[in-house]
Amino acid sequence: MKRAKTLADIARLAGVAESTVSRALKNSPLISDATRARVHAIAEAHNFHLDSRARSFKTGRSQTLAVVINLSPGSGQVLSDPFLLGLVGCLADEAALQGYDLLFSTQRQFNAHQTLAYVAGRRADGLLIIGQGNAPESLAQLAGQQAPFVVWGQATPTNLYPTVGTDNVQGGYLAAQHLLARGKSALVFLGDTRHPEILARYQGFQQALTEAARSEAHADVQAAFCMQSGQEETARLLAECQFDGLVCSSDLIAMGAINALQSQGKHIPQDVAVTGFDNISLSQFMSPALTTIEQDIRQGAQHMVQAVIATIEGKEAHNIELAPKLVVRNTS
Amino acid sequence: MKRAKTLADIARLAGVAESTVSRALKNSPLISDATRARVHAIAEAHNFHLDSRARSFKTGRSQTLAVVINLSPGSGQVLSDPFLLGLVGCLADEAALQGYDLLFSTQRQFNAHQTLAYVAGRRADGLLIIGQGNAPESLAQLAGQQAPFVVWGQATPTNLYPTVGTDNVQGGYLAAQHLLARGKSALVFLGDTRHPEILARYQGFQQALTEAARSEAHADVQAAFCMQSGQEETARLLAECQFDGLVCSSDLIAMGAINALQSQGKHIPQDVAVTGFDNISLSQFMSPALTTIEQDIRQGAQHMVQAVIATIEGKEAHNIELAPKLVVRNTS
DNA sequence: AACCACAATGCAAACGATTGCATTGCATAG
DNA sequence: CTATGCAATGCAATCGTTTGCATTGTGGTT
Repeated sequence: MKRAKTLADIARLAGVAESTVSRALKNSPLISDATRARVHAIAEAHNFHLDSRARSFKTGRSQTLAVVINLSPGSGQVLSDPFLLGLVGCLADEAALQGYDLLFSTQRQFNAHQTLAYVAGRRADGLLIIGQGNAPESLAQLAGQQAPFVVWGQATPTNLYPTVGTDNVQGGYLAAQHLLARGKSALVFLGDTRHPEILARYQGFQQALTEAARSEAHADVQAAFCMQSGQEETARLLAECQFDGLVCSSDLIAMGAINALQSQGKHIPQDVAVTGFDNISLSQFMSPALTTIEQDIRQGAQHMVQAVIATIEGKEAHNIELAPKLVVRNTS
Repeated sequence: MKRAKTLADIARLAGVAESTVSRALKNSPLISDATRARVHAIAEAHNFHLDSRARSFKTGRSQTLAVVINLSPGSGQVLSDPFLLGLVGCLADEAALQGYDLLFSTQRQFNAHQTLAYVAGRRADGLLIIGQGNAPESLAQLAGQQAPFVVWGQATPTNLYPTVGTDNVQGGYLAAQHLLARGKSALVFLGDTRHPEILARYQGFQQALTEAARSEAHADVQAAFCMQSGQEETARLLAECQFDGLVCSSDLIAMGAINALQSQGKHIPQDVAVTGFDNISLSQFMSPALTTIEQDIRQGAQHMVQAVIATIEGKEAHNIELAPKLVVRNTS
C-alpha cells in the first residue's frame, strides 16, 4: 500500500511551494489562473485529497455536527421510530447542503458528559439534539458549557437553549377542532402528557373542547410512543368508556389504536374517528389512510442546522415554532 | 470564551511533561499509579478532553466509519425505508461498541468519487455501504482503490468486495414452501427482480415451486421497494389473474399488497395468504400481523462493522450470508 | 564500590495543512 | 534609469498529540 500523497508531493510535482498548492486548491485569487489550473490538473491526476484531519486540526473547525437522540427512557420511543429517523434524514440533507458532515451518536441513554465530549474533543463543531428526554437538568447542564447546540422539542419560556419544533398546542387544537367539526362529541386524547411536546398537544386539545363547551367529554390516557401501547390503551379504553373520537399524540399510537378498534369490530370513521400526529410516510398508505397533523420536518431540520451554525459562529439563535398542518384522510 | 485547555496546560498544572500526561490518560503501564491518578484528577477537574483532531492527525486513524446508502435510483426505495434505517441504527450501535464513530453520508445518488473522498481525505477509516445500487461499476471502481469497505447486499461469485447479507435464495424458498404447506397452490412473487437481492429471493421461490411440481403457477411482477407500488401492482394482479398466495419481496410491499387485497374484499389469509420479507418492527403490529422472513440486521451489522475493521487492519474479510428465519403470524 | 537492570519520566521530532509576512519579478510612473 | 506598486509566489511558524529515544533515580548483585 503506497503512502498517501500530501500537499508537499503535489507541490514538488508542480514545481511550486506547498502554500501555492494550498491556495490554488481553494481557488484563492492570489494565485494566477495558469498555476491554479496546473495544480488542479496534477492533483486530479494523482487523485489527491486534502487530509481533512490535518486541515481541521489547523483551522480549528471540523465541519461536523453530531446528532444525538435524547429519548425518554421508558417512553417506548425507540431509535427505529419513523418520525425520528425521518428527521435525521432531513438533518443529514441540510447539513450536507451547508457543508457539514453528520456524526451519528447512539447513546442508549442520553449522557450530557459523553455528548459534551463531542464538542470538547473537537470531534464536532456543534450538536443537534433530538428530543428533550425526561431529565431536563442534563440539557441545562449542557447549556452551561460553551457547547453550541439546538434541540428539537417543545419551546418553553424556561428553556436555557434554543429549540426548534412544531407549535404543538396549535396542532392538538387543530386535531380536536377537526373531529368536533365532523360531528364527534366524546373525544379522548391518547398520549403521555409527562412528555413536554405531548403535554402541549393535550393543552391544545383541551382548549378546543373548552371553546366548544364540551369540556366534560374528554379524558387523557397515559400511552407512550409505540404502536403497541396505542393498541393496548385503546383496548382498555373500549372496555371502560364511550367515545367517538380519538386524538392520538403520534401516528404510531394512532396505528395501534386503529388496530384495536378494528379488532373490536368498530367502523372507522363512522363509529370512532381517529387523528394521528406527525404525518409519517406510512400514514398515507395504511387502510384506512390516516388523518393526521403534519410536522414539517424538512423545514424543521433546515432551521435546526442553520441555528446551530449560527451559534457556532457566535450569533444568537432563537426558538422556532413551525406551523402544524391538518391533513385530512379517511379516518375522520 | 476562554481558550480550550491542552495537554500542555494539564502538564503544567500537574508538574510533569506532556508525554507523561498523554501516557497517563491512556493508562499506559509506563506511568506510576500515583502520577496516573493525579493526572486523571486534574484532567477531570478542568474538564479536559483530548483534541480528537490533533490525536487522529498524529495517529493516522480517525476512528470513524462512514455509512453510505447506495440505493438504486428509481427503485422507489428511499432513505426513510424502515428496514434500511433499522440497519443503520444497528450499525451505529456496533460501531460505538468497537470504539468507532459513525459518519452519516447522504448522497441523493451514489457517487464513487465522493464516497472515496471520505477515506482519501482521511475523514473515515472505512466505509459501510448499504445496497449494491444498480451501477455495479461504481462499486468495482471503489474496490480498485485502497479504500476499506463492506457492502450490505447479495453475495455473488463475481463481487470484488466483501458483502454481508441474508441468504436470500433460502429466504425466498422458505416463504414459498410455507405457503405451499398451508395448502396454497397458485403463488405469485411480487418484486423487482432487476435488483440482485430480490432476484435471489425469486430464485428461491422458483426452486420451492419446482420441487413441489407447481412450476406453472407463478408469475413475477415488477414492483419496487415502496408500499405504494405493492398496492398498485396487486390491484393490477387481481384484475388479471387468479392466485391464493403472494410472496412479497419486502414487508413494505406486503403492506401495500394487503391494503389492495382488503379494499377488494379479499380475506387474508383465507382467500389469499401473504408473506413479507425483512420483519420490520411494524409488521408485528399491523392487522393482520404479517407473516414474514426475518433478516437478522443486528447480527448483520455486527458482521459488517467487524469486517470493515478487519479490512482496515489489513486482514482479509470474506462474504457472510445470514440465515433467514420464517416468522409465522396471521397473514398465512 | 562499581555495575546493571529496570521503572518512571522528560525531550523533541514528527504528522500535513494553513496563513501572515517576506520576497521576487515586472510594468509603469516620475 | 531609478523608484514604486502590485501581482504572484515562497518561507516558516504553528496547531496539539503521540512516541522513540534519552535520561534520571533506585535498589539489587557481584
